[in-house]
Amino acid sequence: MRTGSLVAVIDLRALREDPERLRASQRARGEDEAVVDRLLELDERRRAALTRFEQLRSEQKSIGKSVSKAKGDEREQLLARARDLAQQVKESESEAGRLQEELTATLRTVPNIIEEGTPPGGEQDFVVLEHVGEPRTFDFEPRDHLELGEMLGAIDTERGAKVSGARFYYLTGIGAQLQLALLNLAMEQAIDSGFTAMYPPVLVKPEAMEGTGFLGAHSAEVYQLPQDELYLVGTSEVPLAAYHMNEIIDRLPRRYVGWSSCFRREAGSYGKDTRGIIRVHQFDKVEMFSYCDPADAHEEHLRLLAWEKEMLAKVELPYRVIDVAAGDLGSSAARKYDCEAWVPTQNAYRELTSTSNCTDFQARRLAVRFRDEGGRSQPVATLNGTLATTRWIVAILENHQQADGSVRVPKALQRYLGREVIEPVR
RNA sequence: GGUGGAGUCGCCUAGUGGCCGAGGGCGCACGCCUCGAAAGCGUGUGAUGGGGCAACUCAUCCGUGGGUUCAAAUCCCACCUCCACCGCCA
Repeated sequence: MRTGSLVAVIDLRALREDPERLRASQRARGEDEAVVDRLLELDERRRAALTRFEQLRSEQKSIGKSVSKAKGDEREQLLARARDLAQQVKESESEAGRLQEELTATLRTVPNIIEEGTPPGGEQDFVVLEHVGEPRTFDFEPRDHLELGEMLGAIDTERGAKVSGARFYYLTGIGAQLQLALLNLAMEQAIDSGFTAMYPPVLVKPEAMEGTGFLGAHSAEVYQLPQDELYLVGTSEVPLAAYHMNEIIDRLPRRYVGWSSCFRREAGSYGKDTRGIIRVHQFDKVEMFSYCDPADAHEEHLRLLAWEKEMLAKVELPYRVIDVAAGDLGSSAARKYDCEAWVPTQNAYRELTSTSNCTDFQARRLAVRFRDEGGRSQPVATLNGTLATTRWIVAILENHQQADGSVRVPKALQRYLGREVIEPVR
């Protein structure tokens, strides 16, 4: 039995010292508060069982040593005692193991403790931090992204559905080029900011999925390949976080920028955003991912947000930044900022980027550590900031459209597309 | 997909049931020596959890998970990964 590594999932020592912190976090998220008491009780019972096991095991070892030296009657007596002890060791071991499992299972249901200052409440309770740019006023009736995409020969959802089903699409011609341009622009910006470029696997093992917190409440969102015990990732956050799984990192921070396809089942979103490519099963994403000292995590989070804002400025979109409320965070995030761009035909702001501070939540599950000044290994903090190209294409087409259906290309993208305007093909 | 080989404390390696509480070498750290360095010599050298102000101490970890046994790095079973060859194939 592994008595050590099993329960590092949350900081139990901190929980024992200050259970109120978790209780307050659960309250702000609208989650179960009583789980705190169950955890404390289970932890205590587990510790007692573990102590008993360790004592018995210690005795068993010392008897075992005598057995090998003893002869005749003495040996027989020792063997009898050893047999008895072996039975007890087995029992106490399975008892400790059982409690360990129960504790781990309970811990898995508990989301990360929110950062101080996170607005309490649910999806509607976000706080707007700032507005950047003005939503444009049109002197003509703006077309939505799908109509534009079809006029420009950029998006083909009909054939996407023919070949793969609902919520699938083709990016065609200039649409595919626009996607590549966005990916390149984002990758280049991140690389220039010191990130290491990564092309990660998108099929991962259960422990990678589990460790990043995607097999909890939202496991229905995940495509599974049971024959091979693999999962398709919904974000490259998963392989980037698991990259340093079971490692002690020698220097921090580590910054990676990954480009990958992402896959989501979109279970439970029937009827939501069915038109166009706002909500789809497969899309490409650039993901910034940082491993850092937990003491620097808040600063790093603001840096990721700043990099996302820089990208938004480059494509010349009006947007707002929101501080996502506790109940809408997802299990691994302690705090999350979204940048939402104005989508004219929806008369609404829609998420284009999202950055989360996961503190040590993922690092504990994945055993990613660093050495603190005292030389002790501690879990790192992980943060991510993400940019999905489909949403960006929607916002760019709609915001930069002109009366004749053509679309102005933002300056930063012109060198990739080789033109200043995308003209309709029909 | 098939056959064979291998996985031991950063790296290499010893280890075929109790003397393994894992030995040796390299590397690394510290000390001695030196004007300084190299060489040489000596000491130390992982992870996780628990107990102690502390020196220290207890348990767990030899790819992973089971099993046999009073006792497993060592025996048995399954799996994973890597290497080699064969087959098939974008």
